[in-house]
Parts: sequence; structure tokens; C-alpha cells
Amino acid sequence: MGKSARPATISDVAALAGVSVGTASKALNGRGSLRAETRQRVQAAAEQLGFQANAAARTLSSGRTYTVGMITTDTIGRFSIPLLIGVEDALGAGRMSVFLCDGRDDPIREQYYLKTLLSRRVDGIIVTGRHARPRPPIGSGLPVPVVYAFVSSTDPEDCSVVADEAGGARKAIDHLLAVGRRRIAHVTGPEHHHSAVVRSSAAIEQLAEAGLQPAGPPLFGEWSEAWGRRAVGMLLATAGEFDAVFCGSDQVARGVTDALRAAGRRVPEDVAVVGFDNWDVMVLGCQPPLTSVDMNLEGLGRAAADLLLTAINGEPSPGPHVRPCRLVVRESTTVPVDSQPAG
Amino acid sequence: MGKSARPATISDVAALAGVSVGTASKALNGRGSLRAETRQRVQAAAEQLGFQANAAARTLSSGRTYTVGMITTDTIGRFSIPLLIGVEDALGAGRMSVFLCDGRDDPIREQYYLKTLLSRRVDGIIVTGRHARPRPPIGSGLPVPVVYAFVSSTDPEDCSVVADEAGGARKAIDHLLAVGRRRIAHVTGPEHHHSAVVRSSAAIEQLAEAGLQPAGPPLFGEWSEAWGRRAVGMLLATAGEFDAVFCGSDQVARGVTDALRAAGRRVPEDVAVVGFDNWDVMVLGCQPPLTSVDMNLEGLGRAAADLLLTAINGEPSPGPHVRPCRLVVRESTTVPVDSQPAG
DNA sequence: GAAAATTCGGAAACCGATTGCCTCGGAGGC
DNA sequence: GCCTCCGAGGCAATCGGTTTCCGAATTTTC
Repeated sequence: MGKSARPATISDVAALAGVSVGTASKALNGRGSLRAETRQRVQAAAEQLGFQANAAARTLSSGRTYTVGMITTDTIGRFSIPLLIGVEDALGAGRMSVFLCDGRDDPIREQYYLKTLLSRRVDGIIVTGRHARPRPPIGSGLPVPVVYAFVSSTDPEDCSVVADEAGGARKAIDHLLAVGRRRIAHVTGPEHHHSAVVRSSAAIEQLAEAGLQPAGPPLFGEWSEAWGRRAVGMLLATAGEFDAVFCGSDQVARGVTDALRAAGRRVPEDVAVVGFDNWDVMVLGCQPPLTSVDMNLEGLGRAAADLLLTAINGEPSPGPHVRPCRLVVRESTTVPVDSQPAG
Repeated sequence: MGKSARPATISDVAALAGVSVGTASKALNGRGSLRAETRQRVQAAAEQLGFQANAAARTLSSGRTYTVGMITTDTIGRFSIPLLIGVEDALGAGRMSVFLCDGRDDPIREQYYLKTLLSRRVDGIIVTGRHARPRPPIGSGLPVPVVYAFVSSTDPEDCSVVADEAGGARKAIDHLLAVGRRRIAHVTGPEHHHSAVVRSSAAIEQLAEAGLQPAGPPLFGEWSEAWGRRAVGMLLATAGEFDAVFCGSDQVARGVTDALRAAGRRVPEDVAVVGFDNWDVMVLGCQPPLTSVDMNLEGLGRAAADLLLTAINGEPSPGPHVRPCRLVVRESTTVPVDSQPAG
């Protein structure tokens, strides 16, 4: 009823074309030596039956599945999406499919998924997650190559592709210096969060390089707008003057921007603000739009997938692969020349 | 080097346990009649070798892949994630894996993925997308069941799971009425966007039911904060008085809220604001936190997966399945009793 | 103690595609 | 006219499991 019968097999094709199964296979794959007429006859039969080779059967003889697993160690989230898109993009070009597994931060689930993927004989595995902190390897002595994307493994021999967050932070500071700011404060996420620490210390080092101190100690808090707003209160109360705030995330930066405006400080005229992540929703919704550091997660995903593909082809690239961040300048740090930001 | 040898096969297990492959298979799957001792011996051997049955081989004889494909018709995005999580959740419990395919709004890509999935003999397919507008069926007479999630198919016989957006809009209006608002304006997304139209007309109908007119015509624009802000300018300029705004999305609602505050109107005292989507980042970042309609996308994904599972088991549930929305009340519509919203 | 019933486990077919090897027939060389 | 060579395509093994059928060994039954 509406459903077609079971999918056609190569035997059906062979029978319809009046050849043997082996010959049909050769005709469809361009192997062996066959008359052109025979080849076409088989192809026509396959077309007519809507034949699609059974991937499982193919796998069984070739040993390849043309499949990779992607395990997110913590829940699939905002960071995973661009990664996923990049991975999909690079793998799709190689005609490979992706198994998506959501580890939910649960090591048991993670190991269960790993087993499942190995049982499905994936050609390779990509491990990713929300936290950039190095994590224990997902397994050792695995029969397939593994690439860590965005996250890295504590085993330095494992192949990982990560963003140069420290470099991104330095670019942010350089930009603020370039637009003439000297009293730069820093507001960021939790002190135990790897990215917060990395970005923060890189920023401070870069300031020191320019012979400057940050305007007050870095303020650690949460990755939220509410914290950004509270932090502004603290800055205004305790710190001396400041003409810029470098924030550990766009959410924090947005909270900071809103609170500054509420306190009567103009952005960017009085205080310039830089965020991190270049999350479109935050960055464009903000008034004015936020200058931010972009980790190019999609490119990172693509790179990870490409490394995995070459590893599958027998050329592993062990160790960390660090990719640069990019600073996207918007109106929270520069006054536009000939246009006033519209509401 | 570091890589273990090829994965163990059932022959390896059988050899180690000193039985035939058939017996080993029975022992591992609890079939046939075997002595407990034999069973244990085989299981121990499997354990020792880290044996994981080759899924392709298993597929070949059983015909089942324990695999489903998930095709997003447009790019994987914010709406897809909760859906994906729900789907993953429900399928994971059934020990099925998910192939993720990103259609990118490109029918050619979509058909390519469909072919790939069919070639992989997935047990079923879930189709989803960013737009709730009914879309042409992804294929007809397919050999596997298909469930549309969030999106629906133009063929009313196709199984789809969608959110009752109209009902959600009615709940929003009812709530505003319940907190005493009578002059309710409506600001939403593009007029050609299905959700915008559905939510808007349901809201107007519900107002009519209460004998009310909306405060001015619905304002169609974009799904952005900037539009929400601009719309407030229009409301203040042209509309008469209004004491509430129902917005077509949280982004719009947030823009509206910000602009209202900037114009000196207090939220919720002077104007109550309701959003749609219950997107945590928007809803919690907003000042004050937004009351919003939640479509329960995760539950929707779970429901879609469950329907797919039962369809795979031979009990299809054709037609649309509409699931209720839920109103989440926050401070943008109600003044908290004993606490003042903190900045 | 022999026939029947039961238990246990092996042999082999099968799933669907790939591939190496072999055969058959026609063409060409001497 | 016979032999060789080559092109075309069939046969069958193979991949790794599952499952059916059957035989051997043991136990039960009278």
C-alpha cells in the first residue's frame, strides 16, 4: 500500500539484464572486460528497478563502511553545530555518512556509543565537546583513527584540531590597543573553565607585552549576560577609570554593553567592548553590534574531517593542530565613518 | 603501533572457545539449546577478545540495520538541536543509531542523501527543518517509514509531528488577558513565514473571542531584535495606548523589551511582553526574563522517534500529530511577589 | 537392555555484493 | 587446418554473522 516492495538486489538486476550476478556487478562498477552493449543493458536494468547497492553487503566484502562516528562528549549544543556542519561538509564530499552520538557528559554513555560505533565498523571517529579543556582519550589502541575537534586529548600523541584561543585573545587586545585604548578591563566566565583561563591569561600577557596592566584584576563569574551586567557594577564601583572591556564570551560582552549604556557610558565612545565566539545572535542583537573573536568552528570541523580522511587513508597526523582565530570588528570598538548605528 | 589488530570475528571467538561458529552465535545471542557451561565459555572468549559483532554482517542476514536517517531539509540550526536530542534520546533507548544529513535547503542534496540512506538500508527516516511550513514529501512509495518532525508534509497521509503553534499563541493571549491586559499589540516575523502567520492569526482570533481587537494591526518584519526595536518605535508613533505586546519570537520580544525600556516604559508594569520559542539565551538574558511559549521541541523529537519505531514495527500512524505548546511565565508579564528582579 | 526421547552442538545454507579464476568461442598466425 | 591468444562473461569463493536442519550422545522409559 504505497510502500514499494523490498529494494531490488543485484540478482534482480542481473536477471532482468539476462546476465550473471558477477557480470552485473562488474558492469555497474566498471570492472572486468565487458561489451559496451552489455554494460548499458545492465545499467538500464538497474535504473529501471531503482537499484541501490546494499551498503552492508558491500561493507562485508570491502571492509570499508564509508561511515564515521561523531561523539559529542557533552550535549550537542551551540558549539557543536558549526563543527557538525563543517564535518558533514568535508565528509559529504568524500561520500561518507556521519553517525551522531550525544554523550551527555556521561562517560558510560560515551563508552556505550564507542562500542556501538566500533561494532558498526566506522572508518573513523571524531570526538568533540563543549569544553575546550583537554580530556582523557576516549579509548586506547582503537582499531580506527580518532580525531578530536575543538576539544583535545590529554594524550599529546592523539590527533586534535583546536582553536588558538590564546591567539584570539591577543588579537582582541591588539585591536583595542590599536584603537587607542589603554585602560582595559577583563570580564569572563568561571575561573575553573579552561577557555576562561586561557583567554584571560593570554590577554594579560599581551597587555604586559605593551607595558600595560589590566584595569583591575580579571573578573571571573559565569557565561551569562546577567553576570556581565553585575560585573559592570563592580567595575564602576571598585576599578579606576577604564576605556575598554575585553569579555570572555559574547554573552558576557552583551551584558557588559547593556549595563554600561544603562550607567550612561557610551559604547564605543567612552568604553569599547570586545566579545568572544562571534555568535551571530548575540553579536548582531547587541547595541551596538559587537566586535568579537571568531574561532571559525566550521573550518575547524572541516579540518578535523579532512585529517580523519587522510588518517583513514593511512597517513595519520598525530598531535595537536592549532588553528588561528579571527577578529571580526564591529561598532562596539569603532565608530563608523559615515553612518550612525541605527536602532 | 598502538593500533590493535583487526577486530575479532566470531570465528576467533569460536576457535578460542573450542566450538563451531554456529554454536558461538547461539551462545552469544541466547538462542538454541546449549549447556550453561558452554555458553559461559563462549562468552568468556568473546570478552577476552573484545568481540563486537560486525553490524554489517548482522544486517545482511537479519535485514535490519538498527539505524535511522535524519534529514534536515534546511541547515542544522537552533531548532534542530533540541529535536535531535529528543530523537537521539528515544532511539538510543531502542539501541538505534542516527545518520545525520544536512540538506542545506538544496533539493538535490536532499535527494542525494535520501538515496544514500536507502542504500544503507536505514530502518526509517525522520525529516525535519527550520520552517514549519508544510513541504512536499521527500519521496513517495519509499521502502521505509518516514516521519516528519516539526515540519509537515503536504501529503496529509504522511506521518508528521508538529507543534500546536496556534494553540501556543492562544495560550499567550489568554495569559495576557488573565493578568489584566486589554490593549495587546502584536509584532512578529516576515509575512511570508508560515509560523508568523499561524501565530498571528491565532492570536487575533483569540482576542476576538474575548471581544477585543488587537492594539493596531500586526506588525510583520523579521525574526530579529533590531526589528523588535524598530517596531516599538512604530507602535509608539502610530498606535494608541497599549499595555502588552505579544511577539512572534523571543528575539523580537527581546528587541521590543529593550526598546520599551529605552523609551521609558516599564516592563511589565506599563507593558507586558510575551515571546515565542522559549529560547533560554534570549529569555533569560532579557531584562526582565521573558514569558514565552515553549514548543517542547525535545518532546516533539522524542514523539517523532517513537512513532517511527512503532511504524518500523509495522504499526504506522499516518497523518499529522499535533502536540501542545506550553506557556512559561516569567517576569515580563508578572511582577514577582516578594522579590524585585535583579539586574 | 533396547527403543524412544531429549539435549547438545556441528554442518551448511543464506543474506548481497565483489572478485579472482576459468571456460568458451571467435579471430588471427603459421 | 591447427594452435594460440584474447575478449567476454559465468562460476564460485569470500566477507561475518544467523539460522535451520540433522546427527551424535546421553538420558529416560518400559
